[in-house]
Formats: sequence, structure tokens, C-alpha cells
Amino acid sequence: MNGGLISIQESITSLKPSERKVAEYIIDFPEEVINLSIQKLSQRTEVSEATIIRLARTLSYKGFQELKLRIAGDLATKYSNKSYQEISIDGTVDSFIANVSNNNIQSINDTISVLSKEEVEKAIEALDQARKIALYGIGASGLIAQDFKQKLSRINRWCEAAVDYDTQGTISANLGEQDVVFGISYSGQTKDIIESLQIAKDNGAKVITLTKYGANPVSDLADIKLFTSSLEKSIRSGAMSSRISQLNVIDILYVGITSRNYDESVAALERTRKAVEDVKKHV
Amino acid sequence: MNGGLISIQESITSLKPSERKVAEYIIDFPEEVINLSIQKLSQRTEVSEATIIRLARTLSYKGFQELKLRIAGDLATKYSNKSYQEISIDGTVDSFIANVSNNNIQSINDTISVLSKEEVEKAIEALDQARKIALYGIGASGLIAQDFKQKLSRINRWCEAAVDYDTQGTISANLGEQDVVFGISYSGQTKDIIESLQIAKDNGAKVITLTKYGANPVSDLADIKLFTSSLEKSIRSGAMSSRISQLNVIDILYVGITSRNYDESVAALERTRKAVEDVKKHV
DNA sequence: TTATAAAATGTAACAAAACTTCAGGAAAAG
DNA sequence: CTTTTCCTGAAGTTTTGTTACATTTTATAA
Repeated sequence: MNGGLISIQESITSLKPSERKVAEYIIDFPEEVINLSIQKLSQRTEVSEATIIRLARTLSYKGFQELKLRIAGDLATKYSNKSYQEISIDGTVDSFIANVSNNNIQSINDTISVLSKEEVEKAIEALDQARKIALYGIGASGLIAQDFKQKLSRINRWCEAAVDYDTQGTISANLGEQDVVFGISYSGQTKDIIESLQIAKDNGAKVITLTKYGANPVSDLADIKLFTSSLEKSIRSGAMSSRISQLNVIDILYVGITSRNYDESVAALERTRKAVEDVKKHV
Repeated sequence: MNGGLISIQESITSLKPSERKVAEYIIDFPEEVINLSIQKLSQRTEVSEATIIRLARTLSYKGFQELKLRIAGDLATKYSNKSYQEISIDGTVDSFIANVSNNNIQSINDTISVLSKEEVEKAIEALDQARKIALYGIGASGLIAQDFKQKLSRINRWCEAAVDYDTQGTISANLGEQDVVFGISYSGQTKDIIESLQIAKDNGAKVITLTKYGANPVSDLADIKLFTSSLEKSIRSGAMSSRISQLNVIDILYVGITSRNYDESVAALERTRKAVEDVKKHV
């Protein structure tokens, strides 16, 4: 079941001239067409009403009405990106579920638009080539670092996650030119992260950062800058959508690295999975 | 510009009895209605055609036609979710980004459909009333537990997150009837979680679980069962989408608890935010 | 070029749908 | 109990979609 506009576009070359005139008009002004009667549309396109019906049938719809319904559906889908919604405090459970979920989805969508393809590519390359990977985050971002660590470990990468300044500093002190340090800070202002990254940078490690979009002290230090959307609402929401979109970026990187060495990675995944299962049996 | 179905749902209580009959029919069978003429619809709902027109006007549409177009738009939006996509290993970075993001969005959407409103309500109530909250998870789920702990702590709830059996067991041993234990396990098979929850249950604590959809040993123990979608693809993907949808559920619960005691929660959030900032300044 | 068939398009009648008007009846107010 | 207001449906009107048939255009071959 294809959308109306798409099915028109696909078959436009195989249409008869007059039907084509109508098809082109529909593609150009779909919003107008759905509010037009067949008579008015026939005037504007300068064809007969019968031709319009024939067009609808050619596209395998029952009639003009159904064609309009399909076009309306297409338009709605196109414009369906709801924006972030303020979560009301007195709503029903239903509205919580809908709003929270909607905002999380929105943050993933937004992240796609602020994420540079080139930087992602560079990040995957750097992480893949790294001897050792250091992952830093404080607070909520610390959990993201740990999540990434779990993933990278499963595909047999040497990495460490550190969620406090002391540990980060220690690790940074021992990094070298072959290593990568990955700093996570939603605000991009976290002092501990800035300092830990600086130490690593001074030692020659490659710096990747994941922050909210826009210039900030953390990303200023980076060789490769990754961003998530910065539209999150008010403090009250806690770090909600932000970490969802951060995890989304982590997933993208993980898939990228895995696919570069697919067979090895799958083998490593199998080994870790079995090992975990065996441990469970014996405990 | 609201969707047709939503605008109906919102105003249904303020409708006249006969208009309401139509509105309810539309909400129940929207797919059918968009292919029905006003006459047929009037037969099925046992009201006059005029009433249907009046309903459309009440909802501030020009007429029945426009109402149908809007409903069609809603349905198209609803079904526009692409399904999960197998992530290809040789794709471009663009396709990684698109596929991974799409799958994460899909998992949030799916979760909405397996999440019971009543159970969510009960969970919020239980968590809100709890003296102490124990949060358990192993591996990837451990991070979810920690995330929830961070959130609950910020709004001044007494809670502990434990990510290994020993700690979980110790905490469980000291729980009582006023307490809540929240077990997270995507598979629902994690032995450590099962045992830790059992101890807590024996001590009279209320058990909430968050697992994938369907019967499983972990959720069998629960007083309140929360589910996330279970459609995740293959082992290879690692725990990707699953944790996104788990976090989405955590967000829902968090918002629910916060809104129950809005003023207190906001005050607590402010205090924690300031405290964290002050620490940063002095370090 | 012209005759003929085939395809494409338009016209006009028809059917069906949407919409309007108005009158009857129920509920609310006095 | 009467009056007023509001709600609803029946019947009539207008608009819209559809069909059947006529006309025009295009393609093909003598």
C-alpha cells in the first residue's frame, strides 16, 4: 500500500498526456488538490472530469475520492514530525506515555540533523584504529560511557570507562598517540571532562567529544566533534531526551565499528555471549 | 492544525449525545469510516446525516469531506512507522545513521503498545509511596538501574541501585513491606535478578519488573509487570534498541512520580542542581 | 496523401453524495 | 404548567462524482 503521491510519481512517465497534466498538477499542489472538487480540478488542469477519474483508476484507486484520501495521508505523514511537547503535570497516564515517548523520538530525529556524516566517519575510523580507548563521562554521561564500554568490550576492544576525575586523570596520563579519548558531556561545560581531555590531548591522544550542538569548551578541545540535538526543555525534565540521543549516537558508532570488521566482531560477540552464559550456569 | 482523531477524542465529552455516538464510532472504526459515505455512516450510527455534518462543524471542519481527509491523515501517520530494518554491514555511514535511528524510534513506538496504562499507574503509585526503592539490573540493565537511581535521587527519594548479586541480596535482606524492589532484565531470565527479587518478595516488599514482553521467570515474580517491546533483531545488534525503550519507560515513571508531587520535586531538583554546581566551582 | 482503425479525450446525462432548511419534539427555565 | 431553548431528523436542494457515448486525435498502411 503505497502513498498516493509516490505512486503518482512512479507512474508519471507511463501516463497518457492529459492524465499526466493532472498528475503533475497534483504533485505540484497537493495541498490545494485535496480541497478541490473534481470539476474545479478539471478546470485548472484544463482536462475533462472523466480524465481525472481515469487517472485515479490508472493508479488503481477506486475513484477520485480515494485518490484524495491517499494524498491527504501522504501530506499528513510528511508533516507529522511533532515538535517537543511540554510535559504537563496534571495529565493522564496516557498523556505521559505519549508525550515522553514523543519527545524521545523527536530527540533521535533531531540528532540525525545535527550529526555530521563526515565526523561520524572519522570517529569510526579513529575508534577502529585505536590501540586503547578511554571513555569519560560524569553523572548521567558517565552511564553513557559505561554503556559504550560494555559494547566495545564485547567486540574485543581495549577500552576503559571512567566516571570521576581522578580515574580519568590517571588514565589520561598514560595515553599515547595511538590512543583515542572519548569525552561525553551534554552541556559541554563539565570542568572535570575538560581537564581530563586536556591531559590526554597533551599526550598526543586523539580526542573525540559528544556534546550538545553548538560551540562549547569540551568540543573546542576535540579533533572530532559529535553533537546531539540541543533542544531539550527545562531543567525539570532531568537528563531525559539527551541521553537517549547520546545512546543513539553510541549505537551508530558501534554498528560502524562492528561492520568494518564484521566476521571478527561477530566471532567476538559469540565468545562473550557464551562466556556470560557459562558463568550464569555455574553460579 | 490537529489530527482528526485527536481532536475528536479531545472534544468528545463536550458533544451532544447524537454527535457523540458518531464520534465514538469514528474512533472505533476509523479505517472503515474514511471509505463510508455520509448516508452509510448515518445508517450505521443510527443518526441523521445532518447530525454528522454538525459534528464535523463542531470540530471546526468545513464539512464531512474535510473530516474524512483529516482522519485519513491520522491513519497514515499512525501506520507510517517503518518496521525494524536489518542493519547491513556494507552500507554507507548515511544508512547506518538512518537505520540505527529508525530502529531506536521503532522500539519506542512498539513499547507504547505493550505498556499497560494500568500497570504504569500502579507502578507510579507504588514508587511514590515507597519508603525505600531498590533497583536491580545486571550488565546492560544495570546501567538502566543506575540511571533510574540518579533520577530518583534528584527528587529526593531514598533508593539504591545494585548491579551484582551480592549487593542485591544484601539490600533485599533488609527490605520490608513498605519498600519496593524494581527488577530490570531484558530477557527476563537473569538468575541473579530472580533470586534477589525472591528474597525481597519473601520479606514483603512490593515487586515491580521491567522485562521484554511475554511471560518470563522475572515477571512471574512481579506484583506489577512492565514490558518493553521484544522485537529486537539478532544477537549481533547487542543490547541496542532494548535499552532505549527501557529508558523510555524509566522516563515515563519518573515524570509520573514527579508530577504527583510537583512543587516538592521541583524544589528538590533545584537543590540538587545547585549543589552539583557548587561542587564544580570549588574543585 | 488519404482511408481506416485504434487510442485518447471530452460532453452531457445520471447517480450519488454532501449539505441546507425547517419542523417536530425533548429538556430546561420560568 | 407554560414557555423557551436546544437537539434532532425528514425532506428537499445543491454539489460532486461517475458513466456512457460522442468526438477528436494519433498511428498505420495502402
